[in-house]
Amino acid sequence: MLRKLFGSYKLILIYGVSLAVLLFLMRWLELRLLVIDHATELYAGALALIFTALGVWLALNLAKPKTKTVVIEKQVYVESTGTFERNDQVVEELGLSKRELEVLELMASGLSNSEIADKLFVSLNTIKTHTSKLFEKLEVNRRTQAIESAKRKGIIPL
Amino acid sequence: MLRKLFGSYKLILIYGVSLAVLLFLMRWLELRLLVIDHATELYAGALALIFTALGVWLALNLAKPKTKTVVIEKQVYVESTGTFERNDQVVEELGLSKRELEVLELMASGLSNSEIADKLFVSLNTIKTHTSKLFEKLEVNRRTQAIESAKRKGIIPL
DNA sequence: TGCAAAATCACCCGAAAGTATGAGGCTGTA
DNA sequence: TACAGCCTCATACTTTCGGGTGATTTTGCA
Repeated sequence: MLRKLFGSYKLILIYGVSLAVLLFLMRWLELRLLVIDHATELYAGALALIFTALGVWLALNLAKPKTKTVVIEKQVYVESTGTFERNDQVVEELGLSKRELEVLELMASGLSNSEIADKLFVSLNTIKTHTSKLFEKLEVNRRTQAIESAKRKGIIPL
Repeated sequence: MLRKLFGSYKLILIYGVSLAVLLFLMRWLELRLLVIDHATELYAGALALIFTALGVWLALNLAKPKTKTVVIEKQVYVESTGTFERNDQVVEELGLSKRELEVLELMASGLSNSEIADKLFVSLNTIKTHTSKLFEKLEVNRRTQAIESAKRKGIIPL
């Protein structure tokens, strides 16, 4: 029980030492106060306070800090589902726009930025902007990573 | 501060009552033990124990339970069906070397050339050479295409 | 042992990709 | 209508890629 509360012998040792020190202090107080009449109450009060504090400190600092609840939800891939269906849930959460999705798909098919630009009839700069935002939202910094991530998340087919 | 520690007035009340009871007990003990010579140590020891226990109890029951950091690592992927087995036939035909395959895999995982170089303990130039040859053999000219192609051909897992 | 393939590394150069910042136009909604 | 989000485009700059060429060292195998 004691063992369980304190967790280790080291802590018990600390407790013991603390106790010794306090008892010593107590004895000193005792000597001090013995000369004073009706000082017993004060003495006891001081003791009570000190040891209450000690108890609080012990419990707060030495008791096991009830660690708990580490929720790790990890998903794996899904493959071979025949037909692909986008995980709109994820798309929603990431805040990917329609245009960004288009760019992502073309990117995944191996096209360069300028090829994508041509295909979508917009400027290269526009595509660069899209890709940048895409990388931000997917928290990556290269197109290869973006593709990887997007496939794993079910945003684009494997 | 006190408020925060105890959480409510009710608990403070409980504390007060407990204290009163204990003081009463203390006084009783005092009367008991006063007649005994050198009983002060016992008295003080009892006090110490009682109040340490009180402190522990207080801290354990009244203080706000130490909520521990909850790490939620949420990532939603899906199960991968079956294990991947490389199509060695194709690898053979394309004449991909062992090293090239390694590079290809790392490339597919989204690493940059310099990252691959670090991981394989070779120079960036070496990786560039590998990737160049890889692109030749796969008949592509961008890493994204190489990855695409390799996956389609069963050289690397989807 | 000797040769071919593989692996290593270097240098140059141009192209592509990525970063940062700003800005104007369009659209749906509070 | 005003605001927010999206789409568009630009300029400027840095970094990474990819292509081309050449060279040395390892290594597997005949």
